Amino acid sequence: MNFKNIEKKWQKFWEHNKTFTAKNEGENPYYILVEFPYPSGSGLHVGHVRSYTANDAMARMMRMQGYNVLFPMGWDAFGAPAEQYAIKNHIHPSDAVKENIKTFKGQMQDLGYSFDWSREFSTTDPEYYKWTQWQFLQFYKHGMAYKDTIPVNWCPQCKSVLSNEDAAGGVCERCGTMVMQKEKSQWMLRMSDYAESLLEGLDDTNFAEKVRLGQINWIGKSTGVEVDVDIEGGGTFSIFTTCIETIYGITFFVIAPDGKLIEELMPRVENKEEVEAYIEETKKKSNMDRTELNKGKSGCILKGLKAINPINGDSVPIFIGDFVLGNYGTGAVMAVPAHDARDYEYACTHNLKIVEVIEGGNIKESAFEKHDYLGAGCKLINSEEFTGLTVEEAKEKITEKLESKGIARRVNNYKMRDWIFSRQRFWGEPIPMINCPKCGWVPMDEKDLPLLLPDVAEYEPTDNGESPLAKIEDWVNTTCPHCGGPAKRETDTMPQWAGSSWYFLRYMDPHNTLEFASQNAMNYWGKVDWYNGGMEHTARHLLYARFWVQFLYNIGLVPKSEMIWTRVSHGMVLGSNNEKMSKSKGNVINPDDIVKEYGADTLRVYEMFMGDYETDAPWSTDSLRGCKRFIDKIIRLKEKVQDEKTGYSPSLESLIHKSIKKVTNDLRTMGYNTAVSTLMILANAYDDAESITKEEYKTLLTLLNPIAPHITEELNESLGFAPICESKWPEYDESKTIDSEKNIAVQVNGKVRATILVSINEQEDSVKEKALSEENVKKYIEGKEIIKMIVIPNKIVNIVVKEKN
RNA sequence: GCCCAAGUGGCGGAAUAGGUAGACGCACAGGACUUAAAAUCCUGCGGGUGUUAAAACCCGUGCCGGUUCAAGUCCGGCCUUGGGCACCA
Repeated sequence: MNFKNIEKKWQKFWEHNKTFTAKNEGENPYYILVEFPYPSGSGLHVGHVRSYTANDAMARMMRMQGYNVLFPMGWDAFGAPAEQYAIKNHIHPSDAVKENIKTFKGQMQDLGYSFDWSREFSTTDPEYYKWTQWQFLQFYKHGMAYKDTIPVNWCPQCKSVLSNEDAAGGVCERCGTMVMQKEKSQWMLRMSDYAESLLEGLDDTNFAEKVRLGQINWIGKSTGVEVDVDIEGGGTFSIFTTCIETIYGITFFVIAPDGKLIEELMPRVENKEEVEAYIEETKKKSNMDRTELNKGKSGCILKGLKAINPINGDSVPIFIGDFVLGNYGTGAVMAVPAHDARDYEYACTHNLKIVEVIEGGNIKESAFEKHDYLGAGCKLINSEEFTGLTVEEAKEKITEKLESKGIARRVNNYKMRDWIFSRQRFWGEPIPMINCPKCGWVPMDEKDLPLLLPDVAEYEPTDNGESPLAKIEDWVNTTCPHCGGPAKRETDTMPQWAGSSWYFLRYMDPHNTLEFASQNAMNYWGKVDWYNGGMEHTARHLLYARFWVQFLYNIGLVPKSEMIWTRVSHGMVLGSNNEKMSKSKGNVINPDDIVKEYGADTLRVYEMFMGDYETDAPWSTDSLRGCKRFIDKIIRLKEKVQDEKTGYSPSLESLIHKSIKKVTNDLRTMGYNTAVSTLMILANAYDDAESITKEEYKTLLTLLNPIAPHITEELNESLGFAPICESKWPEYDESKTIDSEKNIAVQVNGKVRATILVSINEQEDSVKEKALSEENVKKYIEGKEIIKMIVIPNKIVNIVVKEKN
């Protein structure tokens, strides 16, 4: 049998018959989504094959079960790699993307995935990014988008702004130069406004636990108190702490070198030169290498300034140090070196006083780390009227006292920041904003969208870190939509995360020219029922997408505040050496080669069989060959089919019903590896039988079809049956999955000494009698006293004995 | 440092609710068919004691302890390996 011809034949059949085209109507809608890929130049990875096959199998089964399944595919094609590739090869990024999409799509079709290709789109299609731009304008119009000057990664050698990924390790990825921080005006989205709502929204989802925790950690909520601190001789600043109970232990304050506070205080600082030099130094450090360069906690004192401890009026020195971040909390901290590891380190470096205020909670003398004393029920010392209270009591009482004086507030802080939404790149969605000298920033008129990327020859970054778009004058220069005077377009583009933040909504209604998706379509499909992707996207992409949806919900444009119900993540396919596949390690497997040599079905079966779906698994070509043998066995079984018999034969009936139950359940719960082994067991049983019936064979083929769709359709057709993809999923009879008798173990003191054959739900007395009459059991209980006999119906018998005295 | 996940044969991995650990597959070994090879089929396959062969027995799910008639599974404490976050006050 020539698997290549068979595969092509059925792929054409499905395409021609529009077998997998979903309609926005009918009963039981079910939306299975797998992350759309970035169409890179290197083509599909065997890792893609693993997750696409798994979700394809689920989609195929559920269609046969009568669900209206939406299983779409598209392309996340904006971003730096396409731009780099275009620069290198002197072609337009859109041409490069077109080429790569063609390759990817061809590979996917060769593997027989049941995607609804009628809904395909790329984030780079103007018909799509028109709506990404339109949604940006909604953010802007609702006060959720703003411009701010913030530090970005800057490579002085390449004269270019780098993303955090490109600046990993504090070094420019391209030239190896140390990356600097440079202030730049950027578009921002007010995502931090949604911190609490993104946390609460998790209750309306069914994410895997590790995904949920990833979201919670990224949002990084901490509850504490913000306290006003007076400066001697006038002025005030605020600090944020989660450990207000240690307030009597303050021996100094530290403020951030990159915040506004130091600017305000600067005129009063006596050692200006030292402080300014330090500020300059920290600017040169990238956020990445700050950790390394700063083991000893750098910084210096602010001479001429003293703060007043708000609880007891103590006069306390103020320091500057870059372990305090300007953009978290208030940009200033109270330092309690006795009970905080970082404060302790700083105090040691700068020779500062340490005052203990929690009994037994000293950093230096005990194993206590920050906050460890909380659970220990420790008591306060050296804290005036609060001495003797437990940490928990003191937290409340001290907060109340400061609140009553009007100098403290209970607040929540979040690690999650606003979303930096600008990229100084060519290959992204242009931000549809216009800067007018008279009117300021003005949004483009919605009817003028999409704002197309200009068709030009050069995409190299400019010398001053502006987007390449800045050079294209006839694109940049425009008129103000407000006053009609001359104005300039924004030349930054959107990040790659933008297009992927709402693509799952567009699949519901991909050809709509009036709206990004109609309310009808979104109401019909509802939430994405099942969203599969890589672990690397469970924090950021998922958070961005949820934020986007919550915003659209709040302005009444989507029906639910969470549009994704279940999120699961797949394990990676590793190289045969158990390491991540990479060209440099020479352990890359190209799926095309495998499809050519072994066929798509074999590759699909192997990737489902290789191990637990959510766990990483190494590639093994030997194991793949085993799956090829399994397919060959399925083909050979056809010779055993006898026309004269019908239905299920008595000897196979029970196993068939059990197999249907197991496979059906496994394909819904990601037990793909055990689904395959169940089918191997069934095939082995068929192989051992004298002959099999047509129905028996058809059932096996149907159960295997979601995983190996081509060969099963072919064999099924050769028996004269209607196509499997147009058939019903097999049903099982629960009563036939239950055996009438069973071998169970008999233990004496927990050790198996015999097995006995019992009928299902056999009387306990009868089971006991059988157990006690076993020769080997007798041997172990002879001369001993039986204390008790445990009989677990249909499972096990345990006889507990002891020596007679 | 913090958070999460995982440690089971030579290998990938099974084991509903605590109930015969090692399903299924790979690799390997022996045999059948064949002039030969491939393919296919049969047998064995955690370690050990034992036996002509069996039977039978002992030890085994990273380590130490606990709960239980019974622990890969539950609890406490370690060790190791992956992954994520990383000066977040």
